[in-house]
Amino acid sequence: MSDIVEVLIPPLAQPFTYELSAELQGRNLVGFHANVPFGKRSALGYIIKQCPRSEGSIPDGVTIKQLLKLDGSYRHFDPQQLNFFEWVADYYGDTISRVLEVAIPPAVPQKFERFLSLVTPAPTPSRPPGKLQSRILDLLKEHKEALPYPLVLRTLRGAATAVKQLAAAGLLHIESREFLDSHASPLAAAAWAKTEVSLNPSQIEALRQTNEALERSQFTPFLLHGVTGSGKTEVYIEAVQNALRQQKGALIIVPEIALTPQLIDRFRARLGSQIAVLHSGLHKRVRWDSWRALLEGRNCVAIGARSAIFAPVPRLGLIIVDEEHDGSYKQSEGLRYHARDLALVRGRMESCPVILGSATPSLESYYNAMRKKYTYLRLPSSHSTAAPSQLEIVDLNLIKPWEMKAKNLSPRLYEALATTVARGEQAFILYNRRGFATYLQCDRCEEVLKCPNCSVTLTYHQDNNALLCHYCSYSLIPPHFCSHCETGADRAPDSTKRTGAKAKDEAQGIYVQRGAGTERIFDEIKNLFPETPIDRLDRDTALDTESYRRILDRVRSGETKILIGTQMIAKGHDLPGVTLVGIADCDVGLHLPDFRASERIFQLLTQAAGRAGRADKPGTVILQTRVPLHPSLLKTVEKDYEGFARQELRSRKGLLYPPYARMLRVIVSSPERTYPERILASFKEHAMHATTTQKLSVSALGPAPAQLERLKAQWRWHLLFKSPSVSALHKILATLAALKIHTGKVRITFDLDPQEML
DNA sequence: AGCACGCCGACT
DNA sequence: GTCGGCGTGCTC
Repeated sequence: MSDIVEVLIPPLAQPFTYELSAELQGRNLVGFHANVPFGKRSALGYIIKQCPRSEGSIPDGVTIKQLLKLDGSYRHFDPQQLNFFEWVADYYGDTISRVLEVAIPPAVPQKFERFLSLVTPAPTPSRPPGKLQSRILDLLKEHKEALPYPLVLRTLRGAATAVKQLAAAGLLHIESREFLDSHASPLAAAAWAKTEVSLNPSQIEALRQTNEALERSQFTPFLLHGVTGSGKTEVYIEAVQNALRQQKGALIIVPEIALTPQLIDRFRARLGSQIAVLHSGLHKRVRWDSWRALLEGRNCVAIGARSAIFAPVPRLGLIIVDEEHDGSYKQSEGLRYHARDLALVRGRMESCPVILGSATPSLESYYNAMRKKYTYLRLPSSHSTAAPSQLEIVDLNLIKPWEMKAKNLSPRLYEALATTVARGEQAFILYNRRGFATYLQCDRCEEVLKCPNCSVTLTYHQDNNALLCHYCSYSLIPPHFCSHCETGADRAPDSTKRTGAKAKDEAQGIYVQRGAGTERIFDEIKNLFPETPIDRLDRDTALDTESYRRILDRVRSGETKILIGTQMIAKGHDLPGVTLVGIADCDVGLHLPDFRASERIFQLLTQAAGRAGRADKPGTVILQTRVPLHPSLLKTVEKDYEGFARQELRSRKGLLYPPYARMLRVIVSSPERTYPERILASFKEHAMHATTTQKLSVSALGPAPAQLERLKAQWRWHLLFKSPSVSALHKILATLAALKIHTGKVRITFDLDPQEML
């Protein structure tokens, strides 16, 4: 009996059935990409099911077509992964099709290259090989495997003729083979050094516990709580080695920003070249080759950002999520999955331990650890030799404007910078906002320049003399005079004074800069320390990994003495200890209408503070603020994570926010101003109806205009559901998704476990 | 998602 | 009179 297959053509939700052509019969093709005839065209799809043709297996009233050819000769996923993909689709109320889209890297056409190998046994050469010829032969002997011709040419300059001669003499074999990314530098694999590391008792205890779960192949979640420098990475590496010793694979997830060449080198140095690196920012070929290396079992350790949670690690025995509290684990567009949450799901499905590591655990994870759902592992600081860093608050309310050294620099921070620089040490200044000025405002009518597409102000960037929208990238050349004054002059507070003014420029206000950004702070410090090498690290200066690396290299080499930056300087792994960390304004982001604002500030400040101090020198941290009594700030200064968590959990419990409730956020956007509210109002009605008939414990908040009511020229409203049970939220989601909205101009987004509320 | 079919407005 | 707008429906 011939086989039929079900093919999923992203982004279409339902699968289509095809019959296998005679040549393709007899193979299991689940996981392959296929080019199928589809209407009047052809389409690419994934084969997700294969079964013998039988009565019920073909849908009524359709004549099935033949699947003629596969796209490429490689499987794109392991059939066993489908369980996980299905789970993810169900959980987030999305389709498997969309899961496959984000999970599987796009295939890259195979690349062929000429490979050189030794002919064995080596025939006796008619005459002794020349100097270059011998070096070619030696290189090949050294590596045992065939080497790509271009690589040999790069290693030994001018070897082309010598290669030809060797081949003609029958000593060398040249053949065309598929070129994989791992072939690009087989020489680097040799640099695998086995370093002896001594572990402290807490690390040993953490490893003992994780290893036990590993050996039993049992799903066990761990929360590894340890401050910066407590040796979490050592625990990860040792744990992975334990997995490898048991012939098991491992998966390491790190925040996007941490996935630097330095981090990868660190893992490679200890675990060898068997690591596949998955990174959407990488070249397509590298990404696809890494994926394939895992599928084919050539590599069994994967390291990558968010989307690596889908990696086809063979015999998966261990999952590690570093900096588990990091917000970048939640995808904020499309399939809104959370890689840390999925790590736990996958760990359960594959029966393996999952290690969540952080210096400032998310309250969700900490809560689970306190309730003994996770095994709590604490790593104390191992920098016991150095004095702990000193944290000070500078209350900006107590300083008169004329006492400030610069608009954003208190005398205390200035003095600390001066001594640090004088000692030849380094300082970081954190200011978590890009640009030069937050917005421009007319001095006459007080009009603020806003983005025409979004409900935010335009940020002034001095570097490129532009007003920029940070959400839609709208840009404008900064005007000098207010054009609003002409029409709205009656609103000007001092219009009476100016009545009678005839000249146009007198009737118009002048724009003044309000608020600051990293560019501005850079300027202020540069003016005060004109001789000191200063640099800036933010999304505008670190446009790509290359410029990011260059900036960090200058810090590491000691060339840069003061580095000013956004949260990038707090979150960037692999940053050296400096002796002074100044937080120019702790209050940025504090007043956002988001229940996680306090938690984020605490995490950011604690991480930034953790950058101060090296093993040999204690560090100083200076926090400038206008809210000196804010709990996030006080607990940061007291270095009291537990205290902060207790306080914050208490307030979350009172308001029924996570981890005490689950949330579903429904966002509706439309170019039509009135649509979102109307649709959400009807959604709420339907949801409340479902709540009563199905006896669900769900409460609804809203609908309300989103914080960013306008975004990219769309009007946005949202509706929030809270419930102690996630399955109740699933029912609401399904109910609402089933309502067919017959307007083409709206976009409806369901966000389960939302992280951002903007 | 494409691509076709189909029914109403302004204009080479 | 056509060209073309996007609503609706279908693709194994």
